[in-house]
Amino acid sequence: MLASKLQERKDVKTVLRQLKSDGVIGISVDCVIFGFDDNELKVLMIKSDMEQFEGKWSLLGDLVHRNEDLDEAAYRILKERTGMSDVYLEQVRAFGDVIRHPAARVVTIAYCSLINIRQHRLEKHDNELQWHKVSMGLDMAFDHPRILNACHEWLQKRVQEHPLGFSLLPQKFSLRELQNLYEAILEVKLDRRNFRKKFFSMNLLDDTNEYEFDVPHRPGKLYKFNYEKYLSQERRKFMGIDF
Amino acid sequence: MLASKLQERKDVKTVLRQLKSDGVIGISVDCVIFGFDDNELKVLMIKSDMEQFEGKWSLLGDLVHRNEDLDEAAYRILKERTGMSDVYLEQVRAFGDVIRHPAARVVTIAYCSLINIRQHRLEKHDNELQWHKVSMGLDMAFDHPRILNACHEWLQKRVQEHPLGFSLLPQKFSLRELQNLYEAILEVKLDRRNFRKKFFSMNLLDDTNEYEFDVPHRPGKLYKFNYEKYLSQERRKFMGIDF
DNA sequence: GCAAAAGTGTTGGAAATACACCCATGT
DNA sequence: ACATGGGTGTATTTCCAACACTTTTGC
Repeated sequence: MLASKLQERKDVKTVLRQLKSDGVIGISVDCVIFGFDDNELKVLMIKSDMEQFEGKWSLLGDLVHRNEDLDEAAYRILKERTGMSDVYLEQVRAFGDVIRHPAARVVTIAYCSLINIRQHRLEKHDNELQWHKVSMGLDMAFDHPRILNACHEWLQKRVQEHPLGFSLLPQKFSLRELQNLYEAILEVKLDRRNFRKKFFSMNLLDDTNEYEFDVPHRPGKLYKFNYEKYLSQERRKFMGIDF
Repeated sequence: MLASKLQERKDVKTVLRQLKSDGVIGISVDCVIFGFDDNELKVLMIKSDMEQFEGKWSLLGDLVHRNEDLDEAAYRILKERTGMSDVYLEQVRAFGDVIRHPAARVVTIAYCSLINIRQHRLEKHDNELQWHKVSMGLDMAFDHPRILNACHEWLQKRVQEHPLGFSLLPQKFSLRELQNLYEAILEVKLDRRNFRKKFFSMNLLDDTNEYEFDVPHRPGKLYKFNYEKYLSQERRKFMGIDF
């Protein structure tokens, strides 16, 4: 396992060297994998492979293979690095400044992924793979601070127009957990009653008739997200210029 | 001029051949340039250079040079193909399916650009460069239908959260023109009185005290968009989950 | 009984919608 | 005079924001 990892790294370096000498541009994918735990928005990072970035943290990235689509590359990287599949994943945008990679010209496509930290225990720990608070100013390699920031902003927008957030929660969750999630992502405080009203009125949650347990206070009801209900609903029609 | 164009094409093909033989992935930028004329949303297209796509229409694209940022490449392509600069331009996303380019593996980054058709008369007409209705089902090369579609959807969203639309209008415009623009982009009908109320209440328009002329009806007042007013305004705060 | 969070309704204001008539201009 | 779009106001509804007390559980 470790051997194959090292092998892989070597290949990357070889390819990078080749790209550099050819004067050709490389393409990579970087996965920004968000999780939610302890009422904090987290992101998965590894210790950088590159000598120039020794000790710095890096997003999960790799060069795109010639025979795989960008999305496939993103799923592959996710799988290789974390052992996870069946997670939410969406492209955010490309980052392609000339100077962003020290070894060669590499354009990277950033992908956002949302996973449930508890459900998908980390199976691998290569390169000190671990969760970090998004808010904490990590010492990062490349232009990864910028990429992480762009992905966080993307998430803030996206989570308000599409029900992504549930991917970050356990299948059954209390409304308090859901609200904590939104507060963590959006970095705002929300009114509890209005928040509940809002989500109940959207008619997307199924009551499980189960309750929290082992909590040192009155246990809350647990709900499940019903994606079919979401799909079958009329999408809000346009207008209301919003600037 | 024509000679240099041909020269350029040859270079592209050479590079593509090189990329193919190397098994390396190429990077291009495709510009989706929207305009607004005759109350229709238009897009700039050229006749494709590629033999495989003879007779088909193509977005304005080119390989990214090794020493230029992606944004720079987009501005360059715009300038080379249309002679225009100082236009609105923003990255949308990358398209990187394995099979999207017949000659080689090429990942393309799509950019949206908005220009005022009347103000920037087309200075060049290489490859039959011309405006086409977005709604009209053109016979397009590559995966350009998909890219155009994604960019149109991007525009529909973006124009409602940021005042881009003014880039498509003359400096001085009537409210009717503004409304026609939004109706064309969003493909909806809007109520005239509510539309006016909305934009006046946003306090972004300066009254020029001028009027339309040469119109076969009562002339409308002309307004200018005031970007400073926009910047100085409080941006709407979050919340209001919107699914 | 105390701490901690669950659960619940009402009200006022703002914004969105729907809708109809008179006005200014060119022909 | 008439056709065309410019310009305006009001009533209704919907959505959002603000806000306080009672309930259930663990300790």
